[in-house]
Amino acid sequence: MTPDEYVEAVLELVDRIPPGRVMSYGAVADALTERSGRASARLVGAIMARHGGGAPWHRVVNAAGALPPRLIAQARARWLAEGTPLRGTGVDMRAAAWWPEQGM
DNA sequence: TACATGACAAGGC
DNA sequence: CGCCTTGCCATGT
Repeated sequence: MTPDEYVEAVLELVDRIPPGRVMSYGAVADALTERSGRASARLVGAIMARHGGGAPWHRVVNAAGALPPRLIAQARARWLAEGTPLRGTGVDMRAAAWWPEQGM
């Protein structure tokens, strides 16, 4: 799998996350590992940083349900607009976490 | 080759 | 909640 295809696989998966739900970086990495063999949360983060612009990036959060300070304002607005379950400053992972098998 | 850097994660305190 | 240490893996010096 070439790097470009890998990037595409990440973005494709992110695109399938339903509104109001989220996946953690680690979950994206795990789901992709079953398909492409290699992944890591850091790698997914790096890809989102470079190529996340055209995808629903606010549906990918860290394990705590949060995002870095630079993105939190935009993300909160979109979470509210989609009715994403929130808790404190971030997403309620217990209620909002999504996995490809279940939500389709 | 070696080291530093990230939209990260898990475990200890 | 927080902070710190390890482990992780592609990218860039």
